[in-house]
Amino acid sequence: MSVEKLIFDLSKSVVEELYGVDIADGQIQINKTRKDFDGDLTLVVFPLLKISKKGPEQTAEEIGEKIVNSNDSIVERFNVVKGFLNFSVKSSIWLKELNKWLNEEEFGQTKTSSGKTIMVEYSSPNTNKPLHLGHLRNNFLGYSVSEILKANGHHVIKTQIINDRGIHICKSMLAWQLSGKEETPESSGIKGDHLIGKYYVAFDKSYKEEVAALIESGMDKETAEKSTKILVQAQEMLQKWEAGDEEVRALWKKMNGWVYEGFAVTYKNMGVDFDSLYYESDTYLIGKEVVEEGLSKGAFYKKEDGSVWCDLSSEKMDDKLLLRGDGTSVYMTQDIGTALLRYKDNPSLSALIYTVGNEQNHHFKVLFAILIKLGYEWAKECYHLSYGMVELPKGMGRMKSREGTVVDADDLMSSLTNDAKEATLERSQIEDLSTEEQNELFRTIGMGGLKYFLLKVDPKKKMIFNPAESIELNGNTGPFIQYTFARTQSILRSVKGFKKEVDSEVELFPIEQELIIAIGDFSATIKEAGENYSPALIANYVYELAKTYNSFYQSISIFKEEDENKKQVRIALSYQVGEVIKSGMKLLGINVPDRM
RNA sequence: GGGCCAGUAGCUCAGCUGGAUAGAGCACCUCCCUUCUAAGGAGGCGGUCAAAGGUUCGAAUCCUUUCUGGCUCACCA
Repeated sequence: MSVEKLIFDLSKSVVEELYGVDIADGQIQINKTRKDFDGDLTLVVFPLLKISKKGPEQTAEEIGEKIVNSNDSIVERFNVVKGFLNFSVKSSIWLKELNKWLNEEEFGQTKTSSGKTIMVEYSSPNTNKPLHLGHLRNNFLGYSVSEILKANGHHVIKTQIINDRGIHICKSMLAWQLSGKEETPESSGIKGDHLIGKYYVAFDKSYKEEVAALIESGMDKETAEKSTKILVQAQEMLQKWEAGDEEVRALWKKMNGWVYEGFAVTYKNMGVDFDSLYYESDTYLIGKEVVEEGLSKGAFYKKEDGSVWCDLSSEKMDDKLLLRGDGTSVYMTQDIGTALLRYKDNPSLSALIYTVGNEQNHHFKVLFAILIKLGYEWAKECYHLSYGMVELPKGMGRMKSREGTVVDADDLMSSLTNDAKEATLERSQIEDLSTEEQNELFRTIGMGGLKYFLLKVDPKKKMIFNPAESIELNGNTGPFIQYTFARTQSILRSVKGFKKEVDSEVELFPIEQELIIAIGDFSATIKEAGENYSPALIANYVYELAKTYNSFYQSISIFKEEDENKKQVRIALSYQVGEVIKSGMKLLGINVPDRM
């Protein structure tokens, strides 16, 4: 039982005894005591005034008095400030908790299985361009949420939908053909996904030139945008693809292959992975079938031109197109197919989480509504993990792949690793590490900084990333936390014969007690992060813990302490803080170095 | 125009289902390495929580209105 629960139960029974009434759990409100006041936990007495029929101070005094008198082995002393009753819990209680934690495997995590299998989709790139900054937030978020759900006892399947077909890839294919250069990753030395991206940009350039020329010759803008030769050619290519034209399919396979090779390298550097993959080229046909089926069941309707629609007026939304007049599918069609296939592959799925930017909020609302309409009850367990865009600072404009104004994922990762290298060589003494170990360290720090930066902000909110300022090393950053971990390990290296057992009767400094309390919050934080799909909660928690540890570290000497029992407590605290930082950071997908 | 989301220090962000004097980091200014990692610590400066009403013992938090910004409402993906 946690200390908080202990105090909760104690308060409740004392209040009931004191005023002779049964009270609901909701009326007992236990908070952590604010730092400016003496105490560890606080009972808010305002809700109890109706029962006590006395003023706040007097009520608090009465309760405090009775608790301390009858339970002085738990609560040492109390004080009252207005309607707040602050308890100071005996240090021995906290130290006993610490002893429990020291010997707990996977401290803070849920060890018993929930029996639930949750599928988490993230990344889901188009295959016509390399990954960029926005994908980084998406991937780190999806990966981290997966880890957090596992820590809450769920079984997780990480997946993605690869948008491998459509007009976008045809544009790259066409531009590549038209260039006549037969460039390959090998011949050009360009990473596969970047090579395809290059031709996507090339397409857009030609397209814009052609549009401009048409407008110049007197055509209006709208017509010009639809009638360029190059766009028509791309559309023809798409039709050939759908018809299964061998030549187009072969080119498509070849160029997608290059992209996958490139992605594999990027994912490896990012430290993310997937348990299963879905390809749009496989699922869009299933979607079409389902729509036809829905049409025959009367869930959808057909317009005169042959297009198929879903009536969503009952959901107060506009009708949604599902098949074009010519029978071809739209984005929504494919998503319906993908969802169905996933549940078919995993009938025991308890939830399906889509990690997709908030620009698609409406899309997912519609998708889930349509699935319900088709009679799939499981759609109620589908959840759109919607996150805010990553924006560049004012004046730098928006990121647009077509215009080449994106922050490329590969470039960013390598430049941050390089920054980490410079910073590390400047301050650390790591000459005795091998070159390999050093490079690994630079990577750990650079990636740690990047991941922490992108994950510490509430996923729902948009965030601003300034690539020019790069990643900070001081303050609320990944490297700060990594550094704190390295400190704890440095302590442990100097200790021989560390025992995971401390004397529970030693006296504690306030900062030590604060540290124990902070460690104890880990479990609740994991739970909350799981319920809210929010790595940010973990990030903020680990940061607070690291700060508290650093304050402790700086103000109290460990090895100069003559009292062996006190020294053991401080070493144990260092150990346990290290453990929590390590596993907390792991939930964020961030590694921590023993030295830096 | 309809819908959704956001607005907290110069900048980037925390503030849980309403609770004490609104917190961090960066930047700026002081101090602290004859102690275990100074990528650190201690302190200072900095706020009309977008605005106005309302709900109540109590509001950054809940409700209403207004202002500002973003996204979205495609036979695009």
